[in-house]
Amino acid sequence: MNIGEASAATGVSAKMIRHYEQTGLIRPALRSGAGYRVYGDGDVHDLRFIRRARDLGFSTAQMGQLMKLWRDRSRASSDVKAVALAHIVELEAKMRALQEMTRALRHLAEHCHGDARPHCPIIEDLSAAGATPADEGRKALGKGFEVLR
Amino acid sequence: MNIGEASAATGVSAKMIRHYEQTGLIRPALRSGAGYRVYGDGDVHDLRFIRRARDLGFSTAQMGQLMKLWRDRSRASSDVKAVALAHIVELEAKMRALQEMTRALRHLAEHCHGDARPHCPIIEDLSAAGATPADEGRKALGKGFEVLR
DNA sequence: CTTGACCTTCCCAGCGTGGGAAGCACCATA
DNA sequence: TATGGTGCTTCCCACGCTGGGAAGGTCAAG
Repeated sequence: MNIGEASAATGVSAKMIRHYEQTGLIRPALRSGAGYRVYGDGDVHDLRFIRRARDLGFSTAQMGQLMKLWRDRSRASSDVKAVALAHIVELEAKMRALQEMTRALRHLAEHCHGDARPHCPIIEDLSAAGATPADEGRKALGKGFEVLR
Repeated sequence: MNIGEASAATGVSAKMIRHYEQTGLIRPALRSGAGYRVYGDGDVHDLRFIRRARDLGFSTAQMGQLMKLWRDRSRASSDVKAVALAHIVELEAKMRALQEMTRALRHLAEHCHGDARPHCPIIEDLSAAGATPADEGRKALGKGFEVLR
């Protein structure tokens, strides 16, 4: 199987497959005589695993952990659960941050007439903000949020 | 006012202030004889505006729009509201995506014993994923999510 | 054999933010 | 006044994830 076929079969772009290989998340693929990467069923399985984990918002680092646990047949399910729970905690923190932002924004929008006149509480709130607002949300959305692209 | 003082007064790091200047979000600061950036009340106001908008999760592009509207005293409040509402829609899409991820993950975690044995539905789900799962979440979390760092 | 689709590697971009180096400017205290 | 510490300047690099694109080799079908 070519990288293109593997990509089509797993939903992971060829670009990303090469990237994952280069960063060590997956083993280097076998090569054909011409240097083409060759994938087998096992590799496709790995890529689907990655794809699914990515869909669940895991970071590459977390995917690495999960892959390792996956391959380790003597793993303790508590180890896997720990990774998952840690991730849930992260996701929840991000959601809370987003919720707070939405809440604030919706509140402002509700009080904005949205007509042709210039008066607008949204702009006013932004420009009249206190000295150093706590930055509640954004900091909770720490590293690993990019993953969700 | 120095860049350091402006930073302390607004909660925007000196690094980011230079960055915003370089990328055109704010006007180039005046310079002292020695080449130091010099900030006045107006600049501080601008930076606080940015800071606040950033806290609300606006992207730099959106902040640019808002700054423009802010400066335009003849703006229509509907324009501002449009930007805000568009952003709310984005935030909500992202929240939904995160919620879906959390839901799925929590479901899996609930069924994992979390003991010393290797059997674990989380790992099994990841490895048994269908051919090309719809990638519901992640794609909704499109561009502009990084902003939320 | 030509053509088009596919593969290879390599570099560059973006988002927002921070780290750090090298070198100059400034201020307070000894 | 000399000196040190702090703060400023510019410039480059990194993260995480993803895509774009160039230059060149390969393969299968017409």
